[in-house]
Amino acid sequence: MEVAVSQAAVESLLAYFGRLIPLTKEEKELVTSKFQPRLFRKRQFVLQEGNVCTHIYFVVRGCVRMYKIDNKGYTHIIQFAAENYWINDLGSFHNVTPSALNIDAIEDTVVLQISHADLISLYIAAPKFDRIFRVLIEKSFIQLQKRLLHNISSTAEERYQSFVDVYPQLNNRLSQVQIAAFLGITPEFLSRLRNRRSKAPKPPKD
Amino acid sequence: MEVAVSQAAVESLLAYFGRLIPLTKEEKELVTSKFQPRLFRKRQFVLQEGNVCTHIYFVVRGCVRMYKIDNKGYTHIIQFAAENYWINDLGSFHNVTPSALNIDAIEDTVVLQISHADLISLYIAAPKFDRIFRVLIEKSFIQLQKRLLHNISSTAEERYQSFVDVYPQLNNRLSQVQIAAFLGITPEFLSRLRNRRSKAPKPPKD
DNA sequence: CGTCTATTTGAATGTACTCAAAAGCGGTGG
DNA sequence: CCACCGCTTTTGAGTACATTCAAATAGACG
Repeated sequence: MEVAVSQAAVESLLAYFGRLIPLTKEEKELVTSKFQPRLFRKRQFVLQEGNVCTHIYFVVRGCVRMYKIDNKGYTHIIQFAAENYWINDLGSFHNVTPSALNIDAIEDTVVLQISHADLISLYIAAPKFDRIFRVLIEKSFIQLQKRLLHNISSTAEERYQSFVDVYPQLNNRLSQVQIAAFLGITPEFLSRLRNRRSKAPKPPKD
Repeated sequence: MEVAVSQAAVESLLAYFGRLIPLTKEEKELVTSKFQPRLFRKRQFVLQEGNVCTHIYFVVRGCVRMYKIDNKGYTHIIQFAAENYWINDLGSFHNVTPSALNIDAIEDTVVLQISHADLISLYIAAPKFDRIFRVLIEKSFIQLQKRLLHNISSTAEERYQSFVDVYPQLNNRLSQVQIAAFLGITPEFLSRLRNRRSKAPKPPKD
């Protein structure tokens, strides 16, 4: 039932776009023709350090992460992308340069992918997508700015609380190691934070 | 000599755009008519918390900062903008909602500003600017992502070193308090970092 | 020269990390 | 059904990084 799966995947992307700006029948067909469904198995690379990021990916089902491995071998997660999120290394994609980042699947993941060339041709065929993608990146920018602000102004505990508030689903779905690598703290310390929260909401001084 | 000053201001913006994509004479005139020069004196607000960010600003001369004041009264600087940088609260500007951020001048500053309505009309009159501003925001996004990554993966010392490398001019121009508020550390600690660097490049163990 | 602000320095404290060991938790095979 | 393996999480003790608060010093400006 490959066809059925693909159909369902595209439907979710069409619905996603429709929530931003209503699409005409022609535009929907354009989306269907330009985006290709693809399955990544758990632990499979979507993008590997040193390669050019050739596609933009829309996650239909599952979850991926984008991360950097520093010179000490530690993993730092820049972004998770679960259902209805986009992922791609914009710098590598646009400048067609090798990426310093990795993207891989945390769960079996179905994406819709579009290549650089197909994206350009999509813009030309339907300029509306020019605006759609501008709005998307603006939203991403605003989100990222909020996260940075939070990062320079809050303790690890506040950052974790904020993560739980903003992504309650992910908190259950991801291992502690992943979340710690996203927050920029050690897994051990995250464990302590969690236990602190559950055990002593506000201990009076006896 | 108001006219001369304005003329010089616009020239620097035209040169800036020209470095991205060559402009026709008509497009240059469009820029000249849509962007207005404006002087902000040192300490003057460009945007104040609670107000809508109504313009995008291009800094011709001087330096401004965008920051948030947290609930404990501490200042956290999201971005500096000196010559040939843009500043604006994108979220507030696009959604026409009150901003949680402040922008003010660190030095006497000359900007070129464009209103939301004029920006839209610029896009309509010359679609090329659609692409120009998309590229600009993409670059900003990439920069911001790098900074976030650096923030979650580096010590204060490494972050300061990176700041000095990326913005060598600003390091001399800004007070220690401002730089500390940008890096997310205390001014006292930045003082110690600086002295450490200059005094003991690598002290051997006796 | 005096005032105001910015920077430096010191001592004590708190936040988060490191390293190591123990405990929990599926799976898988005997 | 139990025993063992590999992986994640928890816990402990010691340490390093960064903050707080206070006081001293240094610059900037009228």
